[in-house]
Amino acid sequence: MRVAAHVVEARRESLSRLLERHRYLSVPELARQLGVSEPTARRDLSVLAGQKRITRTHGGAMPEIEVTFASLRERARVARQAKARIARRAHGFLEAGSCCYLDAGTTMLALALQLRAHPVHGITVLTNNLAAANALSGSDQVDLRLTGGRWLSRQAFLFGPEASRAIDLWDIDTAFFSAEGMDAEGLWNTQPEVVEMQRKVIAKARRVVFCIDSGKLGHSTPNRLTTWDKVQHLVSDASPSLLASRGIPLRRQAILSA
Amino acid sequence: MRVAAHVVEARRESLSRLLERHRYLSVPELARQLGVSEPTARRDLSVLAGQKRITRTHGGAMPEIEVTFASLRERARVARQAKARIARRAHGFLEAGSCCYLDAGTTMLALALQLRAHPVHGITVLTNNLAAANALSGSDQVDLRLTGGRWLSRQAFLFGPEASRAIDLWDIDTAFFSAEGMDAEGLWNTQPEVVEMQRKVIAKARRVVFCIDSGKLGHSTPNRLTTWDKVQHLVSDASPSLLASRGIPLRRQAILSA
DNA sequence: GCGTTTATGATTGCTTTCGATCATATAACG
DNA sequence: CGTTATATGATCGAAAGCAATCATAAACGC
Repeated sequence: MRVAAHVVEARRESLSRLLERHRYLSVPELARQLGVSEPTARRDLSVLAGQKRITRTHGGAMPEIEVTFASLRERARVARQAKARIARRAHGFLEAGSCCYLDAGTTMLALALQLRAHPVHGITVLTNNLAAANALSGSDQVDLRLTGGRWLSRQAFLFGPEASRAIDLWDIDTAFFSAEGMDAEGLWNTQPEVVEMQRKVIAKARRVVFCIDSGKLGHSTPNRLTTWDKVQHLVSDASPSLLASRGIPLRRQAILSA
Repeated sequence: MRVAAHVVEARRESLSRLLERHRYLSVPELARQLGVSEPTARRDLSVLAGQKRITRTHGGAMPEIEVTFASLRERARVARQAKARIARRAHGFLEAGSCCYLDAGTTMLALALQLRAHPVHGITVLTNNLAAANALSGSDQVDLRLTGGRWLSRQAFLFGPEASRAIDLWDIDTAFFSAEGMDAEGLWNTQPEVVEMQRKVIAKARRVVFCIDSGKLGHSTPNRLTTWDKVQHLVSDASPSLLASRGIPLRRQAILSA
């Protein structure tokens, strides 16, 4: 019999969360936990797999990306595919032997996962992003460095005098950033702590690459972290013409479409 | 036909690494990548699964659950239950409102998991152990701080001037340590970097708690990290009488049996 | 070197999983 | 309130995965 739409959606949500918690569940187990028949569980899985929110396997399923960080889980869901595409394009900026900075946020996590899947020899990655660090911690091709500091679990990043000092100490060739919003005036974030840190890195880095999905276009928040003149490259799923029409003052060559 | 033993071992190693990279692979895919038939791939999987190095699923396999850090995976296997028991007992030393230091190693990971399962209100945890940090990163009861520094993936800990400075900066009420060996003379570790860091913390901490399973009793390695007079408490699955018979010069009250 | 051991690939029968189809009951909609 | 749309569970044939067996050829032990 038919069931209310919100019930179905809620069940799929909890299915998704179940998978993130257990990393893998079989179809019978899943059906049992959700209180539905196996065919229904299969259908749910098929829908979620179609949305690329999970990965199907024979006899079960697993989460699409590994987000063990609760505060990132929500954010990792929005614009998932755009972020993955952006990460694939941004990967080209990762040069062998260089030192890169990875910002906080799920887009940067996507980039870290991309780097894990396609290692770049002799690269150094400095980050305050624990999830990204986690992803890269197993790679012996990557020289991984953490900024240290206090873990702000809400914002999911490391912050404090330790973190700042790490920025002072290390050379940064290419700095990768995300942001919560972008408009004609520049790039924006909500949290002042995040912005403070980002500004410091931008001042230090030889090259600044912003990775932002189109959903953030035209969105501004309390703190501007930089104006566009400091930005060498923008990787986005928004087309150059769309960006131009919204007043983003970047040369066409500086924009990489994902 | 038969194949040299080292070839088999190498293939299983690379199978294990393949799974870590891809997080999941089907049997046919695995067989293709390894250049063997499906039955052989299945046999390899069965062996690795028997060693708890991977997790089998229907039609494929994935890396062993819970330990996402490759270098810890091996070590997490030995004395698993002893470590869990030790962690449960050591949990009693975690005081509300105090600042604790968690050392590198799988025993400390076990303690972190214990803390995650049974949160202690208003506790601050400082660590150079990324796996432990990972475990605690979601808890809003724990004020988590990382030392920062370079990630030594082999030893699975953060090291460098950043890390040392973090020790200088923060007060430490209780420091929890593991070690590779203990005997009548004191506690031992192989890596000089690890020892350097541990000594620094011991000098700073108000209270020092060592958590060591009995398998490490009587084992000494190149670097002594401390003598017993600096140690306030030892948590171990070895009985006090056994420890005494091996010449461990600790008062009975300082030993907590797990 | 020679005999033994054993890792491998092919084959076979069995089990599990999957996708499609279908009747049904209930939510959604006018 | 009546009609339509659709989510569900059951069933069934097809496909895939698996464990076991077996012949073989190469590595290992003496």
